[in-house]
Amino acid sequence: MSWTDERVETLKRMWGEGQSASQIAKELGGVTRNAVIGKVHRLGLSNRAGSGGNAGKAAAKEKAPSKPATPKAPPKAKTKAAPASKPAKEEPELDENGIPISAARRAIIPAGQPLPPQPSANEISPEALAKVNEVEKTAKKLSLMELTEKTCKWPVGDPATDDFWFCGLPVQAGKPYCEAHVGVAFQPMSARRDRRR
DNA sequence: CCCTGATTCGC
DNA sequence: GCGAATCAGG
Repeated sequence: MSWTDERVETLKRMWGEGQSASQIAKELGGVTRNAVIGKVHRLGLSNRAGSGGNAGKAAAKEKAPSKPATPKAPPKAKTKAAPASKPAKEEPELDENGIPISAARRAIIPAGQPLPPQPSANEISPEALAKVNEVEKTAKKLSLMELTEKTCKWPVGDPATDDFWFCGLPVQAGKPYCEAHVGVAFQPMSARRDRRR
């Protein structure tokens, strides 16, 4: 497999969406996550936050025996001839006042005591909610006893009814929830600042 | 042990 | 340019 224009495009899109390298590799097929990461770096879009120029932790660490200098110069200057076609995002994109949110509402407002971090009174970013909605469709729907240390423990539905289950998707390193639920569980305080202005 | 991304270096 | 091996870490 080679990095065709289309594959690179998919790579960029998914990486931009915050997908992990392994997920992207799986999606593309024929490549390993290493290949994806390597490509990502070569494309010059290693850091997703892009703050200042350092690539975070690993970059700061230096353990190489003989590595005098590591000049970095990714001056990519690719002028695209595509003015209007940009947003290739055909996601449902749920509005904060949309209809499909009801499902998420149920999810974040369990009713027992083993509740997860109750988002309480604050509002969750529409993006995060949309993500949760999508996740619920692909959730493993595990029972309490099926949960392990690497299954998302986000409860969905009413514990008092049959329609209750735990997400069960792969947890994000360390956290008790999957990517999507971590998103609604741990909202950066800066992120939940006023919306709509 | 599962996973994550980062870096190195032979190809 | 590519990506396996390796590293560093959650």
